[in-house]
Amino acid sequence: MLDFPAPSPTDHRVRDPDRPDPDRRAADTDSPPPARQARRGHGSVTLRDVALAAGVTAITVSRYLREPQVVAGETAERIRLALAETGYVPNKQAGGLASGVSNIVAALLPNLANSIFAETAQGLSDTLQAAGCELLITSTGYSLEREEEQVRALLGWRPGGIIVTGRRHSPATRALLEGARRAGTPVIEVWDYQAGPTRGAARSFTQVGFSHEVVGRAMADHLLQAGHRRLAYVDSGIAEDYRAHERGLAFAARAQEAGAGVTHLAAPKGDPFDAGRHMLQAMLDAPARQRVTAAAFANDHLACGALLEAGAQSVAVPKRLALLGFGDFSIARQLRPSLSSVALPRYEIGVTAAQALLRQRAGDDSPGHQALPWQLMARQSTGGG
Amino acid sequence: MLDFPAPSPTDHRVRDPDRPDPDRRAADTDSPPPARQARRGHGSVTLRDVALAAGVTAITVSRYLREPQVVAGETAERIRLALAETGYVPNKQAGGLASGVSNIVAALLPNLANSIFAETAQGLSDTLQAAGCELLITSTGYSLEREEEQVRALLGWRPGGIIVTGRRHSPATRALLEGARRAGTPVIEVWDYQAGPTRGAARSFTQVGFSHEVVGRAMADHLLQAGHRRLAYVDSGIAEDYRAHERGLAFAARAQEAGAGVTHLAAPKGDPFDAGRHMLQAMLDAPARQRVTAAAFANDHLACGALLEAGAQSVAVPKRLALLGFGDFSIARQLRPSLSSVALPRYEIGVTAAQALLRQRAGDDSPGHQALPWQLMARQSTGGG
DNA sequence: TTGAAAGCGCTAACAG
DNA sequence: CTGTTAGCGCTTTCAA
Repeated sequence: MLDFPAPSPTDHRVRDPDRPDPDRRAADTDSPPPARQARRGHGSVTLRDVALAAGVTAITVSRYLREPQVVAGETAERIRLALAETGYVPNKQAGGLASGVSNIVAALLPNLANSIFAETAQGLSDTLQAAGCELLITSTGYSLEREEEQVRALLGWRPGGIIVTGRRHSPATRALLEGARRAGTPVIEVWDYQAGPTRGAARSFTQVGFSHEVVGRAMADHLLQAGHRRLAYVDSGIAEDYRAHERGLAFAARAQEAGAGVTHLAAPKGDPFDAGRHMLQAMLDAPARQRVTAAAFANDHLACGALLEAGAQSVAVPKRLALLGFGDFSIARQLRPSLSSVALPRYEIGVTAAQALLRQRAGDDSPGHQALPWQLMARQSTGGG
Repeated sequence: MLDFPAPSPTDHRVRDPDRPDPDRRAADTDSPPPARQARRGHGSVTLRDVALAAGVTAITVSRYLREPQVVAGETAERIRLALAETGYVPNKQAGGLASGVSNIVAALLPNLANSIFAETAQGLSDTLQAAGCELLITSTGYSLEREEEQVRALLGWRPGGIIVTGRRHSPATRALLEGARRAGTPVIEVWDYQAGPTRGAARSFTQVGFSHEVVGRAMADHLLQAGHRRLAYVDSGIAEDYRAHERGLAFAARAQEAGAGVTHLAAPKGDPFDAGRHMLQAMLDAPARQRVTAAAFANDHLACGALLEAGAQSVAVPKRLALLGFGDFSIARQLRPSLSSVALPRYEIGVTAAQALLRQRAGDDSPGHQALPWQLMARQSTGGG
């Protein structure tokens, strides 16, 4: 970080000739003035510079910036001018250090490129920016170790709030987050909505999302209601995506409750469309007694791959095989047959989490958990629409 | 921002009983001790607390944290213990203020949800995180006014580098960025690679991207080489996306050079697949003498919409109408006919920009411009693959 | 309505 | 190898 000079058109820097001279200060004491090299500023325009140009002191400029109505009209006018003249940009590090308040919000998401989390990031960004907050964002790659490391680093900025993904964290992460929350920093968990990390435990932090267990069951229900008795759940290739696994487990549990057969498959890594194509092939190639009539997928890309491959191989969808996605990406309703899927509040999770955070920052200490609505979109690939 | 207590399991806060008492300090002078209320800390564990627990002074702990090899083995051991005991988390605001160096990198992108910029964000994040930097990200919504506002706000954090999108900025933004750069802060422009904002002008900041003019011409060339003489360019619905417009202008210029006819169309706002479908319809409905035989699109979503609508209406692609996208989203090669498109270094732009920034931060003051490779993927929709 | 003094938590500079 | 001193640029507290 280097400081920068005034960006004003005329670019005449206002330097303070009165800046206290450390040697002179030292002379106030009884000891002889040591010939120390004074530390100089980092070169940027400071409040003092503006104050000097306006003929007031720094604190008055500071006040004008924070509560303009307290400053007298004529003084305010001079400060306004000085501000423009010097091109002052307030140093937020100094401000945060002095006041103990920062407008930085830290967000940890598994991935920024994935359209699911990208839209959440957009929702966070839109809402926080409107409230004058800045977004410090990291991607954990679904790793709890990286999450821990990043939480630790981000806390160094003393953020005004923290947003993490999901309810599962390492013990150390949990301790750090709990410490932060005890000290009054809002902590929000997004993309999940369920009692604590272990079944039955209470919620630790504010949750904004939905229950993957409930969605998983609903996905099974949808296929069961269409009369299917031999189901498959195709999990994503990401081993650490516990939410996809939870949906799969709930899906299987519901199917078994209903006396239907369930196969659990795991998609290979790599391009998810290709993985979906591959999984369709695998289901077609399965021995007759393992053959399924309906498959649910961990995401729409996998499901679309399967749908396209089915088209290429003239496998009748949903007649021979019904397909159900998750995420309702915009491609889902464009294909023929159209893909049934679960529409998610991707963007809304970001907006709602940011709002909850801002509310808590403003002093509201209600838990603020929010179960957000999702919707199973029944389309042609499962015999609907 | 509120500070947080030690997150150590035992959570025994180490508070400094020796913390200098301001009243006692005042007593050193000749004036009578004023009964001022001392300002208290913000409640977090500080370097002093750790130092006290380790039986050293703050500066030694600070040194241990920054250059451990300078500290004696036995002292280091005690500090290590004290660090763990207190659960110290360094205050980066204080550190940045004191040292004038910050590991924050600010990035301004038009949009975080758009898969193009989302992947760039991921590239930035991956590379900067590996280098110990933090990413402060904002979305401008393609607005130069918002960009200006955000640059101003972000500079308040005295970032170690700034990444902006494109080479067009408001004059005030430009002045701010130039001030920052003069002071040694790297400024990188991504997603463009062209001489200055006005034709012929020199580049102002380091550019990492590609020339949209060259790509636009290449898109026209591809269609011309396939024998098309009546072309269309379908621009995006985003009025402020000057890069899409530049591609369109270059596309038209190249077509006209070759004596071919060109129509410029603008897609409506809203779902880009639907917009693409709508534009296909518009082209089919055009009067015979305006009928085109090939269309290039501002992005793959528009092109896919058109491709799917063509399929639905049994319009032969590429026989009756060739279609060419931009972006090479993964769906492009999945559809039948597969969509020709321009593959872009979406992720690489982020990685390369971050590397350039880190290099400049480390003192390399070469311009560091980087033209990144793109590739026209000739597939079935234009008679290839 | 404005100012003086002190301090936020840390690091640079120098001394030992 | 460790400590002392001063100061980064701002805000809080109190006084006028």
